[in-house]
Amino acid sequence: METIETKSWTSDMVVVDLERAIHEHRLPPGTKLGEDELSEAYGISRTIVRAALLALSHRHLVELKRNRGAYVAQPSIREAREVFEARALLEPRTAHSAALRMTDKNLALLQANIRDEHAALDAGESGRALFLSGQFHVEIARIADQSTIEIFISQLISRSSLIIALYWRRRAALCETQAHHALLDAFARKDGGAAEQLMKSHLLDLVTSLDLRNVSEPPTSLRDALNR
Amino acid sequence: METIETKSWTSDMVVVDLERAIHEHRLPPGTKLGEDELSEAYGISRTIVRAALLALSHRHLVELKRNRGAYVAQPSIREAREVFEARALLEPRTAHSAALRMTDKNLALLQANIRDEHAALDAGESGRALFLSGQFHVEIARIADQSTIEIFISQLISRSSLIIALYWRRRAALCETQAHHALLDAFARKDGGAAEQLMKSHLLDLVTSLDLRNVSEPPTSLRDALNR
DNA sequence: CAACACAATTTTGTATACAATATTGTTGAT
DNA sequence: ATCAACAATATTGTATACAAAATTGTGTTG
Repeated sequence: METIETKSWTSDMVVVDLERAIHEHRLPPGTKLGEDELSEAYGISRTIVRAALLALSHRHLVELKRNRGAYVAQPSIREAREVFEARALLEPRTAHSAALRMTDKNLALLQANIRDEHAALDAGESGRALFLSGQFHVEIARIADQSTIEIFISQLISRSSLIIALYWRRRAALCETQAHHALLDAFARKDGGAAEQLMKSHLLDLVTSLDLRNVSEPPTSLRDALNR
Repeated sequence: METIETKSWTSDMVVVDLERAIHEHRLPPGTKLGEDELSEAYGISRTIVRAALLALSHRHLVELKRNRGAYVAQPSIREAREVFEARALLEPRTAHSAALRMTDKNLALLQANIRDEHAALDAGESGRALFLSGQFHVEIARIADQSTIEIFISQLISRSSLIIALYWRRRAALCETQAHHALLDAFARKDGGAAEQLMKSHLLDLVTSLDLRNVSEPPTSLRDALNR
């Protein structure tokens, strides 16, 4: 990390910055986020860092261990299943609403997103591609004009990124954009039912591309998994 | 508020305490939560109070205005609609799952909840009754064994309490327990479909008992609604 | 007396100092 | 050499001091 002195970072800005770094797998699950380290990196006091870490813990992206520090969260298999069950409840119907409200401008936004994701993949920036892939889902909630649900979905998407980091099986990344293309078509036709159905199976596809068998919980973080 | 010196309050404890006070309408929407005031009331430093207020703001129960302080949130009509739309997506299917997993022990828990709510109503403790009524919904999510969804629902329930404080129309409080009784029956029969349907109409009932007409946004908080 | 400017006060925002706790390192006895 | 006890170090938890901002109060001027 590098110190950027040009502007002073607010707590919210740090949250966004860290959330994106986590989402793009630049900060893998289990990474320790020391307060001094961060405060020096951003050129701010620990007070602000602390507020940011607290916010991230409320979004389940960071785990705070009392007197032990903050770590990038490592969702359990259990939690992974729950996250996708929640997405299954929220996203299909939200996609339905979005389809009915779709405008040319919003359609163009989604198209641009897919284009950028392709570009990122071609440039080898897989982290950025993953982030954009998630943004596609958030954008749909925004188009559905449901900010409360949008916030929930945004949280679930970020957590999904951690889940992917831990449990991804397939290497085929294009299945993603394929599904997004199909959704785009349904949106273009303002076909709510189709969008809902496509989103449902897209999410199902995602889960099945994960390795969520109960065996072999990855003890990524050293002693933590052994001692207690 | 009174200072309690017997034990030192942690941030989490303060969050729970304030959340419950808000949920029970002891702290109505718009109430200013001054940091000094709270730190003195709980006998802790502003640092802890600040962390608690930050947590509550992330749950949308408290609104933080920069350099102006913390206030118990006043959900807009727009936000109120969104909250119940989110509940409509989450709760019916969750009730379905809960019904299928229902055990005698859990059934007894729900029964006790309804009983306590009745008792609270008879004792004139309408705030406590409202809290218990919300807990009924949270308990269902817990029984469904979906902690992620449970957290979402718990948030939405708390916010619903604020919405009720602002927009409640009917005075009939027993419609509530009536619906809960019906749900209990479905749970006892492990009838998922019925539970899902009952929850759906229960939520619809709740919304229609609110006054969410766009006219007359209540300018409860003085100058705030006028100046900016 | 109304309106404005400016001072005083209050309240929040941030940094830092210190305390508490956990971790690591060292010494010494067996 | 192994282990335990204890010291040293590092990191987080909390309180407080100070800075910044907003609010309130006061007085001057027209």
